[in-house]
Amino acid sequence: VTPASGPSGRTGRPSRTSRAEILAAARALIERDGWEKLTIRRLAADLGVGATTLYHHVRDKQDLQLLLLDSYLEQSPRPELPPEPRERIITASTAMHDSLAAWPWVVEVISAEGFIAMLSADSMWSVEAILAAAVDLGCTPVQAVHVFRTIWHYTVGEILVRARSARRAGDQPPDFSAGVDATKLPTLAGLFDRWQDLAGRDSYADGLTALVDGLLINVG
Amino acid sequence: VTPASGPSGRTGRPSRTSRAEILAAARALIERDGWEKLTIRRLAADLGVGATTLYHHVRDKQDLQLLLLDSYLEQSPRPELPPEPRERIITASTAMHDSLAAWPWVVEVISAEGFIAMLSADSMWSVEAILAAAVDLGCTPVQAVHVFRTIWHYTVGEILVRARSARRAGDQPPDFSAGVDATKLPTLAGLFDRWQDLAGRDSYADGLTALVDGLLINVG
DNA sequence: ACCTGAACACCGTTCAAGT
DNA sequence: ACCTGAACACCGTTCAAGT
Repeated sequence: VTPASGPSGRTGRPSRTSRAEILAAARALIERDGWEKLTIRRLAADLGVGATTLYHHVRDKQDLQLLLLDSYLEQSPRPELPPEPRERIITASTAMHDSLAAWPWVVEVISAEGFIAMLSADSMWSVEAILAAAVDLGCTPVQAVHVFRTIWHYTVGEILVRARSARRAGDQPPDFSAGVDATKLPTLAGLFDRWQDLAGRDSYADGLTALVDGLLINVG
Repeated sequence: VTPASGPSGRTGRPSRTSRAEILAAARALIERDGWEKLTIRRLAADLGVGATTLYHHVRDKQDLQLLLLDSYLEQSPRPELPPEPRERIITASTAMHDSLAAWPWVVEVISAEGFIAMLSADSMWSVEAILAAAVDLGCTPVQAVHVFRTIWHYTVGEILVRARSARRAGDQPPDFSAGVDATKLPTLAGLFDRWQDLAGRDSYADGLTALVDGLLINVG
């Protein structure tokens, strides 16, 4: 994403920080103080360098965040893939989801379709697995991309909603009863005492299965 | 979301601003300078009041954003709903999607499952329509909520990805060829010259149809 | 090459005081 | 009731200068 300060550097002042050190310090900072406390200034302070020094190693804050996510994804567990293509899509998607969901702040980083293209090859195995399985099921390349993108959108959305729910847990539970007018919203009104409980459940797997089945109806 | 400075106010200094004025000014500011320029300080400057004055009318910045989204959603077009329940789900979901997609900055506001509960009744007609249609199709209440949540996650994800793609349009197109290793990622490598084009397409409707069909396979 | 402090141009929010 | 300025505690980023 940014040219690394490689070992080919020839002369001049020896560097006091490297990209690897920066990423390690960033991980430690997040671990210690939380994601929202990751700022260029704090990170530089942790490293014992001036804030502006970091701009020699990363392009900007977003670049830093992307590097961080990529290095995390690279070391995420990678499950054995089952032989059956449909199962392979489910397994790869779930692994992709679980890796991302484990880092709730991922939402601030997942930007653009281009986001995927910025990851390193080791982080993209799940993309490859889903595309390959779709092709095995008889999808054309165009259809396979559609399958992947639809799963990707669903996955990103689930993680966004999940992450925000978790973050504002300290808030009062949403007072549904206040806003819901039984005349205008009868079904919702009849449901709102159970909504709280249902909305908290992890339904990613169920939704994914339905989505994959729906996507494969007209294929193969 | 915050108690309004209602007409029941009795004595004291007459107010120079109201919530309605604040929201109107915020809309104008966004129109003029863009969403990212909406700050408490700028908004107050536009209104000709001190920045701190706004805290008498909204709880905080997030509250302001939520109020803004709600007032926008209230006035969004509301399509005629078809009689057939499956079509009704598609129509209501698409309307919900299109309303949200028209305001790309919606992503910063959609927080938590609780987000939905914070909207006013007029903004929630699509939620009601989807739930009611699912029940009409034979879903139990629990299943209907699952149908809605799954569609919601898909919709939110599509909008997140869409919004971020649009925002960073000035950036270089993601240079796929650099990162993609044909040995590790053969399917992806064989696709990357077409990926750019495919990723730009609007596939919300296709994905939604697949999702709804998948969700309804085991129902009714 | 690499690192630095100073500076620029901002933020959201609190609080004691004024009218 | 409503509004205020001052202050607190920060941000990301640029730039000219130093080693």
